[in-house]
Amino acid sequence: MNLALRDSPLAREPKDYLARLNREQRAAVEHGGGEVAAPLLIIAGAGSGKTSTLAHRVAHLIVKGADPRRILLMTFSRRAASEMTKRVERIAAEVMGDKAAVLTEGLTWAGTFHAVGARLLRDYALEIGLDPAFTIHDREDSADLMNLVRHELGLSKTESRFPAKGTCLAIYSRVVNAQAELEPVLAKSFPWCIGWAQELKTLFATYVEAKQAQNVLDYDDLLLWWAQMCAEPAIAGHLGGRFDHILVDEYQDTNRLQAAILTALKPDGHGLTVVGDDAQSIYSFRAAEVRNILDFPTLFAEPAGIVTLDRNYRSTDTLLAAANAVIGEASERFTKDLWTERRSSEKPRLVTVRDEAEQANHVCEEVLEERERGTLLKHQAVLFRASHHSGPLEIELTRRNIPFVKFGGLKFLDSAHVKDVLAALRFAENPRDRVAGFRVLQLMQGVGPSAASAAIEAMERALDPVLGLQFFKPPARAETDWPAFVELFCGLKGKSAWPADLERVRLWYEPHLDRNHEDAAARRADLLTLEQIAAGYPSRERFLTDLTLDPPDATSDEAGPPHLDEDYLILSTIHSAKGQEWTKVFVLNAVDGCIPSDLAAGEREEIEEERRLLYVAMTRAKDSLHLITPQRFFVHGQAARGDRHVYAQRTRFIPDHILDRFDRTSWPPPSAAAAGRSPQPGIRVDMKARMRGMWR
DNA sequence: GAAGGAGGCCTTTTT
DNA sequence: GGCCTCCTTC
Repeated sequence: MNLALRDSPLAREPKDYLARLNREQRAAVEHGGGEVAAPLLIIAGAGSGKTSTLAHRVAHLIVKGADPRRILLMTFSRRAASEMTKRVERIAAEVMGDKAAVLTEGLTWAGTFHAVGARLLRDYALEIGLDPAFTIHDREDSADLMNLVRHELGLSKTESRFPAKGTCLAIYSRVVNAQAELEPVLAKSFPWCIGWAQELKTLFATYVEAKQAQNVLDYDDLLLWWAQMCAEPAIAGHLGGRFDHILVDEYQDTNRLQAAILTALKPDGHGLTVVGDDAQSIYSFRAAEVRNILDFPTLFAEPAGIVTLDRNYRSTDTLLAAANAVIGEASERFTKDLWTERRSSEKPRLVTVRDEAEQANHVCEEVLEERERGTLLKHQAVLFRASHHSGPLEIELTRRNIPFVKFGGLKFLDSAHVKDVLAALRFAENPRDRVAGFRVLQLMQGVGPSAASAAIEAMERALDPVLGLQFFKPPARAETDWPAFVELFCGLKGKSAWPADLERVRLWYEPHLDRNHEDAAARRADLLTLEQIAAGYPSRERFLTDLTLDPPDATSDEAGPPHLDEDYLILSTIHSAKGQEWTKVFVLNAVDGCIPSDLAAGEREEIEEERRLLYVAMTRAKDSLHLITPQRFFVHGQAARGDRHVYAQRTRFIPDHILDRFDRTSWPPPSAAAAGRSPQPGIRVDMKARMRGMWR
């Protein structure tokens, strides 16, 4: 490699940048001595310095002369990827000084499987008969297309109800990602759809044809095409030869398709490092396969080296004792208990509150007290199973002017107005993308499904979509809105000016926004935020691709992302909290029905995953952990009963015999209630039930 | 015949 | 709040 610093004085053996690692971490970092070596599996328990170890390993490879451009680093999210590259830069700089920057800048192959797949597919597009201008459908777009196909095939008008679009997509996705046959997938995961196997096959075949005709790929395609491309020996050899080292983080949450890609890239496993923790596997609903990590040691001709990191640097011993007890109840487990030298006298707390409103109050007061003691808001986090569980808390935080940022759940990009604007851009980028065209055309007054289809077909028939559009005669009622759209589309099809294209779309879109939405003002603000985000991307294509694959995952109460210097509380789903840590952590709704979710309370495996979910939540905390159990909580419209309160039990994952690991309290404390802090009398009456009872 | 409004139904986790 | 179906209006 031409960046070799091997012989320069800068590459002098560092004194002791590995000295701060413990024995196991160091073994993981030095495995292979910087050379391309036998496969390596790192079992890294929660808080065991996994990110640091992986970053040190990458830095070590670079220090030892590996070409960073030939290192592929795959993480679970963009956030994890950028965190990792930053750390590698820091460590390399420590060892090599300023020159390290030149090297670490070469570390460009860091990202999610999907993002890396998209990049590689564009690189090899011509070889595999793919138009490199393909656009990528996110989950909703895919569901829309599935729906379109479903209607075309007449499956929406069947005697008994055919599965909904979301279900169809979920089935399709699982078959692809688990590399399984349709029938067993239906039997195991979608038993109520078993009777539709034949129709589903036809549906999926047509769906695949539609994607190809429209030059779009969905999330699953990014992996599937990549895997299929690797099945061609010539391409696989070339592709695998581009990378000397491949490192994969969060390996317990990869699926069979991803494992197939890895083995195709590195059939002998040489240069391959995977890191994960089977106790933290929480993505089986996405076809993640925990066997990937369990079987890794014997996957290759040469057995993999195995390093286990079980010393926890994050949490106190009392906290770990509780977390270990929770995971210890699991029916199957492979990793050992974590241990630590951080002593504490404070056990995690199980706090009983009356209802969700009190839960919100409790969190607010505790958060503020903790801040008085010197803990920044952003070092505190509130975690929950489902995105909507934080609703009452968000209201209370807003009322008290406590700033917060929420991760997970509904995203900025999922809101209708943002999708509208992106659809316009995508349609210009790829006029064959029907889902985008269908959406954007119908924004105009007087244009519905049939006019939109007709226009799209006219564009397809024409030699040039711009001409097709210009000569299309819209329905009479759409005549006022039509010329502006034609002008917009022609402009976007001309030479793309970025980010000016987005502004152009916004100006066209604003009248439609005002007409269609009551809260147009707030939505306009979002679009301005989108323009700010857009300015950070070099081109329209990169913006559309990256935004679909790695959407900004936070939403906040204010318009736009908060400034970095501001302090704000973290709200996050447990899934989105993966890999993170905070000084103080609150877990909302630690009750049966929420954790485990009653939607996942069926099969034993599902229950086990919910248990791991609670374990993941608990092990995010460094010093202090509150699990909150409202005595009753609110559920929406359950089958024919309407909204109602449900009386809740403590989560089954904390049975009586491990209760001694927790301090049990209730809030507000009785004395405070007596002092008048709680205006309610001690009795509770379900008046709604009484009213209903009058008629029964 | 097509567009668009009204009203009923449901709401996990995510690349 | 969004999705789907039904019904009214152009």
